[in-house]
Amino acid sequence: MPVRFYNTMTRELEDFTPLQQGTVTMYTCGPTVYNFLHIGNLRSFLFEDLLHRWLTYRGYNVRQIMNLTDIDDKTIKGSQAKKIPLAEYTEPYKKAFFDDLKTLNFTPAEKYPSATEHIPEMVAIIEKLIAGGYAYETDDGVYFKITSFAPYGKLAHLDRDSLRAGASGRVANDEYEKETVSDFALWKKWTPGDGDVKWDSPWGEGRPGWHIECSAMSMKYLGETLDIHTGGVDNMFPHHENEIAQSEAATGKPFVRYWLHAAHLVVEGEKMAKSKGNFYTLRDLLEKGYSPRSIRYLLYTTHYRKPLNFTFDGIKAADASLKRIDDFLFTLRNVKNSGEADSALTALLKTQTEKFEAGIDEDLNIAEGMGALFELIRAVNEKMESVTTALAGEIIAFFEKIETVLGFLSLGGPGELNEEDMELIAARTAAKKNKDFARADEIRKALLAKGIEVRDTPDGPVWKRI
RNA sequence: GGGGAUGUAGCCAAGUGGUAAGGCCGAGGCCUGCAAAGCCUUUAUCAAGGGUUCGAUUCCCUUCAUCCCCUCCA
Repeated sequence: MPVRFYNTMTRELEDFTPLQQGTVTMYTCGPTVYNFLHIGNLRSFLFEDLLHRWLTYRGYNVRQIMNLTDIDDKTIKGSQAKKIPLAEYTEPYKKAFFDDLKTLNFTPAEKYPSATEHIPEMVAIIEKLIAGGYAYETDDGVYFKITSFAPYGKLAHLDRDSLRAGASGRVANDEYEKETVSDFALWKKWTPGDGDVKWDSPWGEGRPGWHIECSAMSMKYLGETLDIHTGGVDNMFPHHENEIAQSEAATGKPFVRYWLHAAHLVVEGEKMAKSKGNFYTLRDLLEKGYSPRSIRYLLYTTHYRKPLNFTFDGIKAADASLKRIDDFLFTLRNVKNSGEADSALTALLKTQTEKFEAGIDEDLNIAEGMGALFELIRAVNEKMESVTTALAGEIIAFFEKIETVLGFLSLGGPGELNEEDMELIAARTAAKKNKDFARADEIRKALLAKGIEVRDTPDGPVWKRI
């Protein structure tokens, strides 16, 4: 079964094959570093993490580039408000971004290039566009002329003529001197409002437009045609549409082969917005005491093209689900049965593995994969007394394998118990044998206070750290 | 005004032209000295109204609700 993805460009599920056999080039629109990551960002980035991990699981060498947008209106505004240089302003947010990725156990991309470090590459593309008649210079900048690029609108399925300037109410119509309202800025000439933020260019001092950075950096690191380009649905238009226009106009080659976009999330059924007080960064959630793995589980296991309803009950449910998996693995590790393996369970492990893989192969349907996983857990729990150490080992190996995809399991062994605690457990076992249950419970309580939970099984007591 | 998406049990969430996975929570039961873990039982006619069909939750139309986009918001 091939891996299939829903390609935004064609609006269809397509079999995935990379341009170069065995290697996937993947560009993901990264954060604008003017704030900490919020759960909406995380949802998108986690979808990309799943994509990366799944392609790796399927044997591809994944070359992922994720950019950092460190030059735009928001970063400039932020740095000016604090009266510090742009780089000084964005630096802490860049660092926080990497910390957050680590906290949520992201697989690292190959590189995280910053826009400000690629100005010459952007200028080179703009020069090419002007030379090709795709762009023009005005008093305040250089613009891409969308009427020069016939396919404009093909990704977002927008009709050029029906674009309504300012329809979103977010941007003033007459802010710039453009021939057509839909033309977009490749280069913005310096104005006093930009302060110290400026670079030299053939058009005088100024700064790049937003979209050009992604074209420049993706081409520099991954080539002129990418296998996969991802982002949030909001990026479809104008950002990705503009990337296509400027990239394909500059190179004459297809820019991207598969476009994948993640849906947004809502919080408790409502749009997340600062004004509604339901706007959460990862840091906010950690401060509230939620664990990174629960957050990862919750955001990760809903299909990426479906709006996700983020709720606090949902995090608690995620936590409980993880505990079920943890306990399952814990029980397996304590299996002592060295007899013959139950062939039905061995067969089930195979079928559920296939079901798990088939689910995710189909446009990253991880919810289906998780369903297969829980079905396996239930079936094995049901017959746990007939599970042999060999089968337990196989199942644990399977979980270790899929952890490369999931990234939220807890696979570490229980660790060691110190002598004192081992003696306490032995003393409790002795007390139980003497029917001194009060003493036994007392010891268990004492161990629990140290974070050690003792469970009685037919094979004697087992313990785990909680 | 235009374009796109979603609406499945208390909550989260898969899926299918032939009466609906999985997880969480709740209730009852089994097991256990107790507990934990686990197992079993139990909860849905798939937003609403039409249409196509032998048969639709699954296809089509309309309505309603929510979300996204229409130049710099993941």
